[in-house]
Amino acid sequence: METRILTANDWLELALEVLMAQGHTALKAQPLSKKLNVTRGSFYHHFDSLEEFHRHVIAHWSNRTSGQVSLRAKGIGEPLEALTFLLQTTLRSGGDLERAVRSWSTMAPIVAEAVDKVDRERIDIAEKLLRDAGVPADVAEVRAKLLYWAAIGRLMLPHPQNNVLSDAEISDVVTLFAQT
Amino acid sequence: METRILTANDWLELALEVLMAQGHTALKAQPLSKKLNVTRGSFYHHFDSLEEFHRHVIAHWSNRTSGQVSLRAKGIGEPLEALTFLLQTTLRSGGDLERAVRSWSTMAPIVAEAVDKVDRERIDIAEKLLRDAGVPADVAEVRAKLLYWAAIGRLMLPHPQNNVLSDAEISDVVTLFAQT
DNA sequence: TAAATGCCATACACATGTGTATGTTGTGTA
DNA sequence: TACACAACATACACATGTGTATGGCATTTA
Repeated sequence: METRILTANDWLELALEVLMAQGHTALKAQPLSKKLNVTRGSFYHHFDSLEEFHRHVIAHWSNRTSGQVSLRAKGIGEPLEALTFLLQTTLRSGGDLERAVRSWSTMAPIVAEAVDKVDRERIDIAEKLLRDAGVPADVAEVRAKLLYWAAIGRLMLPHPQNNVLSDAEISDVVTLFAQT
Repeated sequence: METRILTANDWLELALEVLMAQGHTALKAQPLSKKLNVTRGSFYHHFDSLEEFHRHVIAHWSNRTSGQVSLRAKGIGEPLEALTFLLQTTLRSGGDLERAVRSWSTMAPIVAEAVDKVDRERIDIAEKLLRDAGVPADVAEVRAKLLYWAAIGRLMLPHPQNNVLSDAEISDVVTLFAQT
């Protein structure tokens, strides 16, 4: 039949798209069902409740987010080059999903937990890169935090696209932060 | 009579408290009315609709937020001391209201406008302080943005209180950013 | 091929929210 | 003191959402 059969994963994939485009308030059974051209019967077949669904959604996000950064940094020998590369990608993307999840986290403790975990992970990566570049451990910790906070803070601006740093500017920042 | 009479401003004051404590999704006529021990009749007497109310709320926030930073920086002669002072206060506060408004801004264009305006204002202040400290104009612009983004980004963490910089650390940051 | 099971539709009971129309009460003001 | 008006109550129509109970219909599975 051409009428596809849905799996729980299909709902989660849709959830991430909707989350990105319309925020967490749009993660409701009724509207999502319409987007998939089914009734809520399908939703409540795959998930016991909205709350349980939300838990799955955030877990889904964690899974495909966790490890992403370190994966992109692999294959670059020089720590400063790796750091520059990470900044280039994170200080330029729109980050709609990241913004939506972080916004959601301010109202849902479960989401906050997941975000916190991802945060620590990424800060650790930046910190390690700075240490590998010769920055003393204690200083590297503060600078890594600052860099990461800045990346996140930029994404939380109303128009991140209007605040994109050039290659030269990013290079200057890296040089400044890599100072001993 | 002991039954106080409400003004539109009373509703707006409550709105900011509720916004801070429960986020923008709690800014609805029915729940707010209960908190003031009146019916929605009062709400719709002071405001035409929810949307109009929201516009007033964000305007209210703008009014008491705009100029706050520059006001706190007044009276400090040395630019670097002023910058340090600003960082000490902003890099330590919980910032519940700031976080709530910024979270709200991701879903409401009117709010995004107001936030954007405040952002520009505060970045300009930091930039000016850096220039006054001897940092070249073009570099000062990027560094001011980075500092501000970091301040905002930290507030958007799940637990900002767990990420407070010490006096020494802030001092180091200022020294680093004030470099020529 | 009979039975179980996965996927979904339908229908109902309930909750919470918005607007609007209209009534009520107190308080200045002419 | 009669009236106008501000502040609020009440009641209604409507919309949108959650859960749950039940049944239909394919597709494995025994």
